[in-house]
Amino acid sequence: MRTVYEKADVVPMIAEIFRDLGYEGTSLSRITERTGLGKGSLYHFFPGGKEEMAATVLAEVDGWFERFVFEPLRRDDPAQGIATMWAAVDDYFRSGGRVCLVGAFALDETRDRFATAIRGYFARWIEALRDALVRGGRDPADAALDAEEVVLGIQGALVLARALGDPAVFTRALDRLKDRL
Amino acid sequence: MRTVYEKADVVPMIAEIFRDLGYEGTSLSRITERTGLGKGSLYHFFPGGKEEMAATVLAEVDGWFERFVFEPLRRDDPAQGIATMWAAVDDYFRSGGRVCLVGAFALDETRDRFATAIRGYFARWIEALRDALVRGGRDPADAALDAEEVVLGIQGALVLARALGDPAVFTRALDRLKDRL
DNA sequence: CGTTCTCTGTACCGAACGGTAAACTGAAGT
DNA sequence: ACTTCAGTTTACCGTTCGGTACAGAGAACG
Repeated sequence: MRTVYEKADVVPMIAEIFRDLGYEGTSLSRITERTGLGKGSLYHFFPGGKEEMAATVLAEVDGWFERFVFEPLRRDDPAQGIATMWAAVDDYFRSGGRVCLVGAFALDETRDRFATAIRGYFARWIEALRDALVRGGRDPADAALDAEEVVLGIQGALVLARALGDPAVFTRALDRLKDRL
Repeated sequence: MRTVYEKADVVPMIAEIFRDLGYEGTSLSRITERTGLGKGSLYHFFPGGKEEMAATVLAEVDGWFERFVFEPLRRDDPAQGIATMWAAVDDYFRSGGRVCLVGAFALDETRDRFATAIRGYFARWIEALRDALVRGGRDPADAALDAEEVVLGIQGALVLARALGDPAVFTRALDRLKDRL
């Protein structure tokens, strides 16, 4: 029996592993056991090894947010774009049951390895949200602070929800942030 | 030449390593090179190995917050206790230049290993702050949400400050939270 | 059929991992 | 002086790490 994968099937599985275990906690053997792929296949898809796997995963996460969060914020009318963002965020983070890969990578020395990808993700999120708020009539200086506060609040809510083992913390925080905008 | 340490000198050094590298990223060899202690000394102080080192470090961080944040919140008059908290937090996290060990441990599977310590740290913080707010006259239901929001906001600010490489994010967030209470 | 190309399985490498054992050093206690 | 004991040093253990090499499987195409 021989199961054949394509790279596109593999990336989300690996993403979930990095999300659960962090960069250093993720070993090739954990990846092989959770994906069913041998090292040969893994290195066929990712010649750069573990670092390329993580970089690809980061790019995929970034792509998802770009398409379902940042772009709607830029393109749609402000209220609509922001509503899309709330729904997408709640969905993506499974209402607090899932953690942010990019945020997790940011906390330890893994950040240095992927600094530009990590910075870019958050910077574009904040910028897109700020611009939407400004287009919606908010004072530019306030909008910048509000956007920062929303993104930071989401990250903090994920940390706290997981620390307390209580996803409801995330839902509550999201509601509060929603009300404030 | 023979340098002799006491355990009390060693714990803060190890704490800083775990903070920088995370649990999985911290190896005994990194600890020996950054502390100057050989494995023998390390295992003399911590017979339980790496896990006991991390547990000790968590307990020390918890002790610090208990003494300089949670206790003042419970003991002092509310406004004073909260003021002490802001100063201690800003000081401890080096105005955004340092990350929260407990929050970092919470994000990956390391949380499972130290679940009760991690949950306890955040639960006691939120509880102490909530009670101080109630004693200060805030409606109990609002106080609970506000306390949660403050602790979560601090964690999020640390994540975002480090992700963007900009400690000012932390300072700004702290000011905002301060104003809101 | 034969070739080509993508993907897989397995065996292997040196290095680093967490951890152990035991001999040693030096100061304090008697 | 002799013991005791906290702390150090060094060598070593088995395992796992990330990474490599390479033969083989199987569909696609001529």
